[in-house]
Amino acid sequence: MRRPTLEAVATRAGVSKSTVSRVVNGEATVGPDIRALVMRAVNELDYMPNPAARSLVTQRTDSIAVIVSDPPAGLVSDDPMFSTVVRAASREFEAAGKQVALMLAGTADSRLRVRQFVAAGHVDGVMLMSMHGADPLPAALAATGVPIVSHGRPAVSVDVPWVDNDNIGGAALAVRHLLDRGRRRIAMISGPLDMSAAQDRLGAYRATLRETGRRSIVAIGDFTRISGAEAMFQLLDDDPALDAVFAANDLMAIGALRALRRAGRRVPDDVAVVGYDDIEAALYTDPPLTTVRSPMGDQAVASARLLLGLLENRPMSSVVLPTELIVRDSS
Amino acid sequence: MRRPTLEAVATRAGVSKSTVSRVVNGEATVGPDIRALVMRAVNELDYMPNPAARSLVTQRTDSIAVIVSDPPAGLVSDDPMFSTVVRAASREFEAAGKQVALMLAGTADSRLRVRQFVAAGHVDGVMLMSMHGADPLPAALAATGVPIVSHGRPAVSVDVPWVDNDNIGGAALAVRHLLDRGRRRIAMISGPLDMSAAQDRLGAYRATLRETGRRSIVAIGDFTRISGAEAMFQLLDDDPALDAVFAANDLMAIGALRALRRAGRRVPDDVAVVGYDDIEAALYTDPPLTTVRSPMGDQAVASARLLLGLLENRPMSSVVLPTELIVRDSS
DNA sequence: CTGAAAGCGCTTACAG
DNA sequence: CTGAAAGCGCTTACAG
Repeated sequence: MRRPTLEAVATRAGVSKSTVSRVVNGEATVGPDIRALVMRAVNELDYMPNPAARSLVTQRTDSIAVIVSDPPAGLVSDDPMFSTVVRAASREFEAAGKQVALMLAGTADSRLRVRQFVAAGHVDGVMLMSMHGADPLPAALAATGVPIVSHGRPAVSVDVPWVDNDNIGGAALAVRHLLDRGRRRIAMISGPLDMSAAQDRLGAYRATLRETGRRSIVAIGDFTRISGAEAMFQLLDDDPALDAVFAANDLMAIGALRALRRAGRRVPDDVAVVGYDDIEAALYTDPPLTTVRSPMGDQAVASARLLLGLLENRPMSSVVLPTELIVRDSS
Repeated sequence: MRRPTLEAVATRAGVSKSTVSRVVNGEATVGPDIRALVMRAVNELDYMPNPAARSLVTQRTDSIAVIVSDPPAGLVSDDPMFSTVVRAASREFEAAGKQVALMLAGTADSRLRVRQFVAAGHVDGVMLMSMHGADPLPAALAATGVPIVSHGRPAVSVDVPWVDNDNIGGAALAVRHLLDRGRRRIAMISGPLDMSAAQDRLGAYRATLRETGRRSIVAIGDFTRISGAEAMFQLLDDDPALDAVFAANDLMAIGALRALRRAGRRVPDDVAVVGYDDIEAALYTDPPLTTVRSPMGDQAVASARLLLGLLENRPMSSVVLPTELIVRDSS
């Protein structure tokens, strides 16, 4: 019932454990006839190396942690971005023979657990997702000495390389598009200001309006649909004459569309709406949503490659990926 | 630079390794003064047990695999269900001290990798998600002897306990609701027929219509938005006079809403629409979507508990959770 | 090219 | 209640 060991294979093949180990690990220094003998024994016994025993001596685990800073309410993991990123990164890591352990770290408790897990040497590297400014995790993890990358630039300066899309350029694209369409009173629904993506998108919105001498009108959401709807109601209160709104992500834009419908405003006739991310749902809103396409999958792949490079001691630096405006009927 | 070992702690505390091990593992048989001594050394050195070494002797890994049968196109992981389930299950497992390794197994290659991973003893148990009928993975994994549960009843009979919602009851609720509203020609957009949820929902639709002497009108999708839109166009072709459609999930219902809009049909005036799942997006469609609420989070929690029970050798059996109709403006 | 031996860092009977 | 010793299943210098 117990699984076969190296020793069993060695006995069966009539060779030493060393030789079996070499064959199993693909070392070239084994004679072809002996190798064949060993392979046969391996197949007959359906042998697979015990990963714990291997890790114990190699000091590697061949697995990496993807850590998602997800509050208990599930703000992050309800975002379609979450699946896209986890999926793309998993593929990349698995192609490199690394197993992915997904960990959620939204509470103080789970942060502690995650830190312990990493510090105990469970994984060879860490990919961080959606880190808020106040989050102590990046620093705590960096202190363990394990290689780390962040998917998205961390809000506070901490010495981990990151990959992000061009939030500033993307937001500027959105606002200029609305100006080009002749919109005069362009409001923004911002994301939470302790996240760098939200900061950058808001900053670019403000800068672009300032260039043309226009005033900013801002409400803050938390990247969820419901917060987008609430922010939209507030903006309509603040400035009933607004004729456009730029939401810092598509989920909030979807919430805004609903709020505008409830308030009896037509989109785009009365109010133009632009989102950010280009999630699939943006194609299915009524009307379909104009949005900034952020290359989420590419960003995840780049993050994964960054970490894989770090694991091989290659010199690696942060990456910014370009964005693109997708014009649909909402603007 | 190397992390401290049991031995280092023992030396520092002036006791044996056995004693340190006992303290670290919370055994009660250690004198209070000695325990204090050890604890101090542990803290001073920031000691954490090496998990590989521990696993090697205990034959446990304290981690479990969540395996998602996700085709390369990402059908499953783009579904909001995916995040909800992964998140809820992760919480449950982590509360029990189990680490979660998320694995995607959509291709033959990745299925092989997953099987090897499990067979090699990387994990103590497996939770399967969204298994299609032809998928050889459940049987292959069952053969490894590792405890398995399936989130969702497997389409082919394989001896693993599962947790599912009451697909038959839920679908019947939806169809009866449409009948009660006076709808006469009720079409259905089914999910892929190699999945049990799709089979059951379609079966219940047919049975309920048959009871009242009505004909079925069915098109098949794959649970994605786009397939829902395509199926809706086909249904309109097949029966231009249809006055209601029941989609086997909300994503396809959202696609159907879009197709109906394109075809110039008003919802619910011309065609009533009902979905299944009650994902958050169902609240944000125009009009908001009537749907069957399936307790996805509860189902994930129940699946996790089922597996945890199995790991403790408790006798466990499959579970069916009740559903509920949520009536909104689309019907 | 192959093997005997040491050692990775733990846990756990077995003594006392 | 505490310790010495064996052993979990591998890899890897070191010899030959």
